[in-house]
Amino acid sequence: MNKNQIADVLTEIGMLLELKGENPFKVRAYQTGARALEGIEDAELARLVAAGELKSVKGIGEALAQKITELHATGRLDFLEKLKESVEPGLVELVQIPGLGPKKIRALRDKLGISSIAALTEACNDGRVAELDGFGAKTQEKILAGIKNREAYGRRHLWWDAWEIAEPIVAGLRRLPQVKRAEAAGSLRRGMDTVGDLDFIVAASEIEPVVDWFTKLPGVREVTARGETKASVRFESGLQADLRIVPDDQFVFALHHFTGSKDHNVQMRQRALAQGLSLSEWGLVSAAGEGTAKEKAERAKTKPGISTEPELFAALGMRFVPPELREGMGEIEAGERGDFPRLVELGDLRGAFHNHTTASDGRNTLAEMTAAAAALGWEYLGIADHSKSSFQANGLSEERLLKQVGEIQALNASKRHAARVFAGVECDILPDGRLDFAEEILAKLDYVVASVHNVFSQEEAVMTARIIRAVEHGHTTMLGHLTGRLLLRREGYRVDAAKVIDAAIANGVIIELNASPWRLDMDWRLWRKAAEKGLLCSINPDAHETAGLQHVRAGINSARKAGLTKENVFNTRPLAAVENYFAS
DNA sequence: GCCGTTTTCGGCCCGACTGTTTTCAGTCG
Repeated sequence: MNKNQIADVLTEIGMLLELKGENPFKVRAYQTGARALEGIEDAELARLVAAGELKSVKGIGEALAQKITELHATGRLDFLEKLKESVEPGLVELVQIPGLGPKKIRALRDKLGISSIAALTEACNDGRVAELDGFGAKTQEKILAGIKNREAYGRRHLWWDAWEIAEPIVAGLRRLPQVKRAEAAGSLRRGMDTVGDLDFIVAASEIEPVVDWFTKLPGVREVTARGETKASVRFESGLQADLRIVPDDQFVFALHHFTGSKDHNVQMRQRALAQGLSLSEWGLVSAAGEGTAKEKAERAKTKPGISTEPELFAALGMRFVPPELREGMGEIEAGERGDFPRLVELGDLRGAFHNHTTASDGRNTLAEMTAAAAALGWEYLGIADHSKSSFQANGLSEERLLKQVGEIQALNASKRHAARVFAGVECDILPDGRLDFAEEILAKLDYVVASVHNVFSQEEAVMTARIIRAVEHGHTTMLGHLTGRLLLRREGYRVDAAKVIDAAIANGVIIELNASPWRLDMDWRLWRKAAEKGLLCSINPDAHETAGLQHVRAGINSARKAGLTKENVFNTRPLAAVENYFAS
């Protein structure tokens, strides 16, 4: 196991001990142990383990050193297995309900014998929860609302999670000898921020072997359907996936149909009808004559010469509409005029800002993050660790921030990595709109990301004024996550986005498109108009570990859905241009 | 469970908010 995987295990142990009501300081020891581990590099960890010197790391003592050594060597830990057995699995689920922490969960467990969401729902409905000491009617209501939200949200999945499952499946399908073409369709292909289920469209010469392969994928919990041309499975994560197998000459129509969106398809069919044609998942045929679209398509054996999506759109007198734009929000008209700009692509990015290191709450060191950025072929990497008020995230004091600036300068001077590092900060916007650091500190940085991290419950007008004040601060380079939302988990704080966008443009401040798969904030629906007005975007991964840098891919999806071009996105600029921008 | 120019026990990280209370515990970031 590597250091981050081991740190995950220690964190899990901490959580389980907390649920058991263990000494809170013991719980914390596991959390600090995890943090300490993240602060060293993998090669160093291997050396310390081999030399038996783990205890020399502050925060790691006898007990943790032994556990880390076992995990490093074998990838498993007896202690954890036994601990898991001693905690009812249902309790772990309860932690995910907002408002429920270890103490309340233990009270529910000890006094009402509740150890599952089902039992908790029942107890809330009976009013038994409100009668407990320390609980009340409002708590009970909040718990019920939390459970409901969880159910509603539970039907969808983050784009990133769905993509990580779908990507190897598409690759695997393409490798099968019977498969001619394979694509993932649906909201995944459209790059939506959340995805309901997966749709795979396959053109294949034979059906059985493909369905067999699909239904036996690792992680499949159950096969929910298995027919002549279609199979459905549900994965362990709850994600459902449909496989549709069609003859090769129908592939493009099926792909287009199942990519959607529904609104896009309705408009496309209307457009076809206006030209005397009928478009369906089966083909594009003359609208005249008897029978269903499928029957007509079979009779006509599909319009010849259409085997790709660009050809399909061309047959309707349009330019190819990129999947991300197919939301029925004006792309049909735009495709008709043929005036699509070239949308920004992953390969256009030359670096990224807003990344964390072990100096605050990141899990990889400055050197590791820089090496990872260079490995991605990036020209530069912006470091923006938390500021002092974000105590929970180990925010940097003035001294620690300036020390980091020195380390960054030294790293750049050493030319150890191909990527140039910019010294920044993710500076808290205080409740009154002031920034967390004084001007003379901020002046020593290359750039400043200003973000809200506390007092989320302010009235919209107060929050809007607070953020605008930060935007008007002379040292603010860009605004972090505009609404603070966490997809499928939490609504953002209330803020008048239009006013903030206008203020950002007026003050020459960039707004970030936070590319963390949980955030994708500011939302793509707001970006289109904002960019037209002249707002500059930075696609920021908000990476807390080296792997997190890759999240820019999710940000690119949102940027493309918004119709953004390379010119709209700051971090497509070459190094020299970025240096100039920060210098001016 | 960790740590110690407090050395083998007694401390160990902040601040706001909420809902429960009548002075505070639990949760969250």
